[in-house]
Amino acid sequence: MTSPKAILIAGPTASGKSALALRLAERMGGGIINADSMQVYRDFRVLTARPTPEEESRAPHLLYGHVDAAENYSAGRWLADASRALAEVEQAGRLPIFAGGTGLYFRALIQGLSSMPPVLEAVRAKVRGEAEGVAAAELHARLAAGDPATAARLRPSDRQRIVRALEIFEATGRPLVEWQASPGKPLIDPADAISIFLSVDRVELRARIDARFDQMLAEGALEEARALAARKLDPALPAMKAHGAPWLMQHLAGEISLDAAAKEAKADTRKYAKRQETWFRHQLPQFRWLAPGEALEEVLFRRLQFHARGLPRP
RNA sequence: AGGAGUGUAGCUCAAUUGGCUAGAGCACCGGUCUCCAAAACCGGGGGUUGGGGGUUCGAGUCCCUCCACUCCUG
Repeated sequence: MTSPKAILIAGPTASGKSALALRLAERMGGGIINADSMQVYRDFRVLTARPTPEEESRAPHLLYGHVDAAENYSAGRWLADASRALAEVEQAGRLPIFAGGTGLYFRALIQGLSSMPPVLEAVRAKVRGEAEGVAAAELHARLAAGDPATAARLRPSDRQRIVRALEIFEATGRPLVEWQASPGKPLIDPADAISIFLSVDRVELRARIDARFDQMLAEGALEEARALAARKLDPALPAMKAHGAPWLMQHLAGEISLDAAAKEAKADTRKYAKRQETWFRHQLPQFRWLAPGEALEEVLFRRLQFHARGLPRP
């Protein structure tokens, strides 16, 4: 590549993405842009392992905690936000460093999302209301009646995607697969970026996840859950599904012990880490799998320095 | 030591009066993925039913014996 225009740091949860991004940003004059679907929520800092105010002060951090938990954030909204954040970092003359664990966001970043009209809240509410209490297979049959092409690509058990397809069909009169056929506009060309996936041994990663959740509890994760529970938001909102949140709220309601909640939270996080690996391995093979550590930092730093001086790669 | 009870997958448990290839949840492993993605969904490997012997066409199930663990009594 020519001079890299951005660094993309992905990896499973608890692999050290944020720390690496921060050190690179400090040394290179970078601006960090969040690519994590949960760290966008204001209500959780500890529970989503968002950088601390002290860490945020050491380099520009964008798209962290800028969304209220009551909102239905999405990959589409993130991409729009990321577009503005990228321009902001570039205008400041800084190197954009995207860091996060959400595979879909990274894919949107480097492949774009098909253009699709936003579904009006009224339509969304109507479709959801009609779907309530109805079996997924029945919803799939309803979809097949009007939009057989999309229905054929969805499992009858995949309620979430079926409802999404129903929404789009209801709102636009066109099948979801037709909209998806239009090419997306990438924000970043992967050829102009250094894309790495921090790879940590399973056993080691599990230990890190466990230790980190205990640390979160020590730093006030329970208080964050208490505050969110007090807002009595719709449990179906994305933010309400942050790892640990449902279990901690159950504990606060007196339904389970704190130990049990912690155990479940860790289990959820562990399963998620596995799904992240599967996603990047198959969906985004352009990411290079590398072990975190000082060696990696030095390699990246030196490579970037040479580019910055316009010298050939060593 | 005597009495009673329990041994089934890594864990917790199922399995009709003895009757199809001993099942399920969790765990573990793998996969799908275009606007809820920390989501939603799909698949897989795993057992000498504590060991051995016996009865029976057929035993996780009944009988004998040994082993392990638990409880009670001394």
